[in-house]
Amino acid sequence: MSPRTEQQYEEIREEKKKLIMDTALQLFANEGYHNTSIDQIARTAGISKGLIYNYFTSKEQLLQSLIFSGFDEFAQFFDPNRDGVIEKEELHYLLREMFKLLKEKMSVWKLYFGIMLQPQVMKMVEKEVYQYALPYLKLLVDYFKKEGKENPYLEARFLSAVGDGIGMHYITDPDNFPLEECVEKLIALYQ
Amino acid sequence: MSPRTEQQYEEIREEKKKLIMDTALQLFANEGYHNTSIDQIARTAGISKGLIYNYFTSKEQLLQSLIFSGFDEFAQFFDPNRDGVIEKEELHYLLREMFKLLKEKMSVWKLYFGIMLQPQVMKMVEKEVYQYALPYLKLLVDYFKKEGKENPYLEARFLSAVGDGIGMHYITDPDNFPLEECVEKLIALYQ
Amino acid sequence: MSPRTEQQYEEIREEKKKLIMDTALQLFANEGYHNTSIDQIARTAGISKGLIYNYFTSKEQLLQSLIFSGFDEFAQFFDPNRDGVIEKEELHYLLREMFKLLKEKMSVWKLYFGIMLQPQVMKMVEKEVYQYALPYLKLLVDYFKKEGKENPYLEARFLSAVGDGIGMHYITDPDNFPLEECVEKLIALYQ
Amino acid sequence: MSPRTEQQYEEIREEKKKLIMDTALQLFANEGYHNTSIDQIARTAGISKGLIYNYFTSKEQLLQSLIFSGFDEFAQFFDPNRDGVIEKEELHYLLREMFKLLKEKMSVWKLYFGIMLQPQVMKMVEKEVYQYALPYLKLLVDYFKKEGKENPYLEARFLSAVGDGIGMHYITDPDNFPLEECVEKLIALYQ
DNA sequence: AATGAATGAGGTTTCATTCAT
DNA sequence: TATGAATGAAACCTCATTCAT
Repeated sequence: MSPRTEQQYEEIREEKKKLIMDTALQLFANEGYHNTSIDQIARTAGISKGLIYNYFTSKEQLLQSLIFSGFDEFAQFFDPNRDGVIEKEELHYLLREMFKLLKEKMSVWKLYFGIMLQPQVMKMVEKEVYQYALPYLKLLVDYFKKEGKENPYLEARFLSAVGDGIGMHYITDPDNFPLEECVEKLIALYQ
Repeated sequence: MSPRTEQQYEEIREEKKKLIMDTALQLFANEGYHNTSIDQIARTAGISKGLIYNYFTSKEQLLQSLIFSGFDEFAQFFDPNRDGVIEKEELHYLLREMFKLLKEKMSVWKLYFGIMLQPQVMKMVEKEVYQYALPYLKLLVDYFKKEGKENPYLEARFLSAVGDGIGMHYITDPDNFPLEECVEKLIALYQ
Repeated sequence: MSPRTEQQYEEIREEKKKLIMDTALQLFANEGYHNTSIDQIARTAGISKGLIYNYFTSKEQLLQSLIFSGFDEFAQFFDPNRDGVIEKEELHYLLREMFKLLKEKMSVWKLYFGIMLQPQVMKMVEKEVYQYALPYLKLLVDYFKKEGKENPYLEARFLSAVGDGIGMHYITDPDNFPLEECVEKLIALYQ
Repeated sequence: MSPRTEQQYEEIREEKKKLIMDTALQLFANEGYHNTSIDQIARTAGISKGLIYNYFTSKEQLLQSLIFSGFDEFAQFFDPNRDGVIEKEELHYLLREMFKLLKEKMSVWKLYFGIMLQPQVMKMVEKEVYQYALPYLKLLVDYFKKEGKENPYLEARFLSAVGDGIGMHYITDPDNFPLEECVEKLIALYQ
């Protein structure tokens, strides 16, 4: 009966929010956004449907939160805004680490790829995606410029595309796709 | 005795089926499968909802038909079963032609990519997808074997992944993505 | 190209009508009225949906026709209006013949029983059913009156009910229900 | 933490479920299963369509629930598994009580008879029906065996059929059918 | 903060019936 | 007479969201 402190409440809130997001991420990634009902999320998380609406205003906003949270987590690992330039070794390191992260957090990436190709979902987050992606693209452009490439923008977009292709194939067929070897092949292109 | 000849009926059927499929393809590709209702397809095509069910047993089967029809169309262009082996020049030609086709038939590919990453939709067509994809993979494996590569399977999967990555990025951002240059860069890797 | 005579047309009409009714009877009896579609009847009969509407104005009217036709067929066997009175031997004979007919034309009776218990279908044919049933009831009432029974109406309704009960159980479980013995037991009650 | 106690929820659920089942029973019995829409049930019960699906997974399952619930209610009155044997007086008592129940709960029986004769509905519940019916049949068989009848099984099936016949005729024409007298006539056969 | 009963809009699907040919 | 493509009303069902408690 003792009233909880403001901080205790805050902790509960954070915990519950995380629980909901984790559950939703797994389900969205594995079953698909449209094939996952709020009810299913609630049941899987062991909470009530209503509670989800205490933390998220809608299913759509829950999805957005997941996407942005995924981006944030990613950004924490690879902050493209540190000093602005990277060396060749750093690029290799970044690529390897990225794909390591991909492997560890496959759900996020499943969701990410699934979402990116879903037209109407894409529209929802389009603007923010570009906001997030731009600094990384710029980082690459700068790198290739520094490397003396003729068309750094082209190089950057090519690398991004290739990276996503490898990621996508791994996500689609994680059991057979030779991820590590492909990554090394990719890195080898940028010696 | 029959008021229209068998052939007349056949023509009507072919025409209507095509109309429905074309309409559905555009809508599925641009709005997403789940965000396109049968009613919307019917209205767009200028027909009744019921008629769609004269031609397809369900929305799902309509989607399947679209996917397989897309595959078939693709397969008509690039039959991997011709003689079984391709030369370097043929590979280059194939890659260029494929991406030309990608550009022309963007809707199909939007659908294809969207589908591949949608877990529950993928399940629907998984088996067939592999049936279709296998000969192409084999073609590439054989090519790289002939080229004396150490790990032809790896090479084949790498190329597929890279190709899909480029395709995906083009589809996602057709206005800005430098498709032709990327394709040439890709081809340059296989000189 | 030779024009058919009026009579030939009439023959065709009769033939087709019979075909439709026979098909519908089988399907209605075995699958249920509501579970049988006009399309299914047409396909089973090897004709077109439209043709059915040349002979019957609606599915409901087709059902009515079947019911009345069943009654008529039945009435041809057992005309209750002959001389108005029957002897004990005639009653026994009638009962045995009725159940023989039941066995032979199970479909009609399946339909009949199914229909009688379907409220809204019953409403459709209620009036006619009574018209048909009344003479038979009267025949029985007269018989029991002649036999000196205290309450002939009660006797008549009892016998009808018992007869229908046996019929119903036979129809529901034709493989196990001991029809002949039950009929003999029934007849034994009216020695 | 929960705003209503578990018990409160349970009460609400029981009440609503009963409301839905009562409403559906009346409508199914009087209008027929196929002629009663979920919407009609909802409107009659003064609730939303959706709510019905909180309690029953489908219209079919609602029907099943009704049938089994009817059986259960019936079984509570006449448990055939008590001691296994009944005396003549008990048989008379049972028959009288059964038909009293029939009169009181005509809806259930209307449904029951309607269902038994509807081919595809029967299939749904066939197995369970036999499970329910078997003990009663056995009770009768045992009774007639004890009474020294030559063919107890025949006697049991005959009595069941006759009973159903009387029930059916009463249900079909409750205003005119002389139920009590018929029941007494029936009982008189088993002195 | 938390529950889950309740809603209702909207989706897919069925099918009796029409009608141009 | 005969066809079957086409319609559209109405059915079943789902599910995001609300809200009293």
